[in-house]
Order: sequence, then C-alpha cells, then structure tokens
Amino acid sequence: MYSSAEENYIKTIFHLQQTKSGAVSTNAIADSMDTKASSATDMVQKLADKKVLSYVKYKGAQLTEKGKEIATRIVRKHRLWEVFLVDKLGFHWDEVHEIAEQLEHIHSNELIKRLDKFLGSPAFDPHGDPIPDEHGNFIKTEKKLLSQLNKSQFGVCVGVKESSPEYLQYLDKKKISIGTKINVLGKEFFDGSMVIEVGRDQFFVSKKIADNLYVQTT
Amino acid sequence: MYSSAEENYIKTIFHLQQTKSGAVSTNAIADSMDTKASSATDMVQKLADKKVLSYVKYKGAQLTEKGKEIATRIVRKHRLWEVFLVDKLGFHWDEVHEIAEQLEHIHSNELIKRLDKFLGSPAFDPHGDPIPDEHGNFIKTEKKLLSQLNKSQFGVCVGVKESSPEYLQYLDKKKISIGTKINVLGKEFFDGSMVIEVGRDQFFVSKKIADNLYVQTT
DNA sequence: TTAAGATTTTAGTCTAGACTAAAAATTAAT
DNA sequence: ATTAATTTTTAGTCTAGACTAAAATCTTAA
Repeated sequence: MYSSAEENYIKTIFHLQQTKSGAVSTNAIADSMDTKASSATDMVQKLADKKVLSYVKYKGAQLTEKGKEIATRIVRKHRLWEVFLVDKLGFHWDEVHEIAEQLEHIHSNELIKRLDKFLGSPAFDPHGDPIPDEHGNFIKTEKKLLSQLNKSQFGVCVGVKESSPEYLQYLDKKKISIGTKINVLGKEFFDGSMVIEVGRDQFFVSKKIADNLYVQTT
Repeated sequence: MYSSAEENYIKTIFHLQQTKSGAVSTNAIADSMDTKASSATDMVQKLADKKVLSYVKYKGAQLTEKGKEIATRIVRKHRLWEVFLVDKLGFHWDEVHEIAEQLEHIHSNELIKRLDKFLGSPAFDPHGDPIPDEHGNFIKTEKKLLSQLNKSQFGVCVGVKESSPEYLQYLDKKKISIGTKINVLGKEFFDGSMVIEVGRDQFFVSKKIADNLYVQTT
C-alpha cells in the first residue's frame, strides 16, 4: 500500500517517461509537482528502496515494471472517476481534474472493478485520454494538431493551442468541444485547408483553424 | 480545510457526544479511535485553538456549533457515499464502511451536491441511519430492540444483539436483514410475543426473537 | 481527609514529507 | 583542459501526528 504522496510521485514519473525517453531527473519531477528538487531526491531514493523504480545518483529515475503497474492502476482510477463525474454527475470536463486527483487515491480494488462495470467499461476519459483496462493495457493514442491529419483519418478534440475568444466562439458555433470526433474528409495541399465532418455536419476549415486544434488519434 | 486526521477526530467526538451527554474525555476518544490518550490530548488542544471545540484540561472536549457543522458535513458525505456504493455499485451493506471512511474525506462541495441529487436526495443510508441534508438537519432516530416497540409502531432492522448461527438463519428464513422494515401488528403483554409484518408476510415472533433484534425508529 | 488508584497531561522521540543552504557532481564554455 | 555555470545531492530543520514514560490532577475508599 502506498501513501498519496508516493502515488503522486509514481504517477508524475510515469507521465514524464511518456514524453521524454530515458531516465527522468529529480528536477523535472520537482518542477512538474511544484516541490523542490531535494524533496524529489528523498522520495526517489525511498521508492528505489521499494523497487518501484531504479535510480542512479545524478542520472535520474526510471520506473520498474512494478512501478509502471502501480502508475497504470492510478491512471485507470483517475480516468474512471473522471468519466463518473462527467457522465453520471454532469460535471463539465474541465471541472473534474482536481476532484479526480483526490479520488484516485482511494484504496479498494473491488470499488474500481464495480465502478468500471457501472460506467460500461469506457475506453476513454472525458478528455479523450485512454483508460487502461484491469490488466494495464490501453489504446495508444497520440496528440496531434488537426492540421497534421490526412484525408480519411480522424481524431477526438482534446484541446486548443490558441484560445482567443474569437476562436473559441468559432468552435462553439461549429459544435466542436472536448471529446468531439472529427473526420477529415478531404485536404487541400495548396493551402492546407480541409473539409471535415463533425457529427452530421460537413464543412470547410482553413489551415489557421486546423493549426490551433489538438486532436487525439488512435 | 481540515486534514483527514482532524476530520476523524471531529467525527468521533460528534458520535461520542450523541451517546453520552456532557464533555467527552480524551481517553474515550482514544479508545474509540484506536490511538493513545496522549495523541488525543494533542489533537483536542489543536482543535480547541481552531475553535472547533471547547476543551477544559482534565474535563474533556465538547464540539462548538462550528465543530458540529463540520461533523455533520462529514457524516452526510459518509452516508451519501454508502448509498452510492450500495444502490449504484451493488455492494452489500456490510462491505461499504471502510470505503466510505476514505471517500468522506474528499473535499468538494459541488461533488456532494451533485452526488446527493444523483442519488435522489436519500434520507437514510443503507444501515438505516439518517443522512443530514445540506443545512445539517436530519431525522432523529433511535435504536431500540424490536421488543420495545408497541402495536402499530414500526422500525427498520439495523442489527442483532446475539448473532448465533441459529438466530441468523432464522432471520434469513424470514427475509429479515439490515434495512428491512418491520411493522408491529400486535403485541401480547403476557409473554411479550408479537405479530409482525415483513414485506407482505405476517407472522408470530417470540419475545426471545424480538429481544435480539435492533431496529431504528423515527 | 488523606493516601491509593485511575485518568489525563506533559515532555521528549519518532516518522513521513517538505524545506533551505551548502556541498558535490555534471555539463558547458572558453 | 580547466574553470564557470548548472544540476543534483546531502545535511540539517520544520510540522503534523503518533508514541512512551513520567508527572500532574482527579476520584475514591478507608
């Protein structure tokens, strides 16, 4: 059984490993957790003793298989709770992170098993991120700009790059929000403009529009 | 914002105040929390500084209005989560306490508001205990033995006094379990036997039976 | 009413986590 | 290849909460 503090470190290291390959530095950990490097060093040494990660002084930490399993279980819990908060309690997708951050530390395997079933074993959370199954497997996705997709590919909207009121209003008008599925029906190579499908609507978007929308792809 | 440790003390003191009147001793607190009296003293002094309770050395502690409000909110959260676990996730009533013990410390007013609504604003938890509303008001109930009820009164089964296999089997046969509503249709003063109604069934119970069943009354 | 026994508090430790400041190791720049 | 700059670790503190042992207070019984 791990404390909330330990779990938060494990989770953070897991996420840092996803983006940059190789060992993650105690400074990177501290930065992303809003603590000091010395605290990160202490904890990393403790987690190394527990075989959750391997650690070489001055070189950084890397989760072991055991560590990855723990991290995956936490991510699974976090994302299932987010689905619960949005689907069942009617929260908006951008209000749930903090609460899920607390709920992810509740210890009970039975609870997660039943929650998962209650929610219909969802594969994605409200932000479009994949939910690991009970064995830790999940669908690999990649975050891209809409403009990077090609004809007949699709993605799920997961965020915006620029968030000017004008742009957000445009998206609103076109009924595009987090979780919205977008099919690319055509792409013009001359100017990078696209024809996309959102729900039942099909329409034209300029490169400027497509350059500022992040989508998750399978 | 109070820590889980503080909340647990507040909750414990609240429950101890319900049963015995007057100030509660640090020893009583320690006993019911499975810690040592010295720890209780420390915490009680801290909570007194925070005006959560009044404390007189060697005399004991008493929650202030502020303290009672905090306690009531925790009890509300605990019981709402128990309803969720039983009604929505299909847990059995006797499996939920530990999990609710963790969930009650999640901090989010909005979450509780929405959870309450999602559950249909229940007035009782799966053990028959009343759930305080958002203003802290709740239906006063009293735990009695079934044998203490009179004709045309009713109660909700909340536990047994003696739990021999024979007795539990009897209850099982008669479809009496925690949460079962029992109407007293008649009572014989000579031997204390009763005629009761459980669901659609009506039958006879001896005083010995009625003496070993706890019911919650409104 | 006073001494014995029980209860409660105090004083001093301990552990988990976080912090600061200083030391050590690594990396970069001349 | 050294020195300077940066990163990382170590050493020493701090706080919350728990604990033990000893001191203080309260209660009770003769």
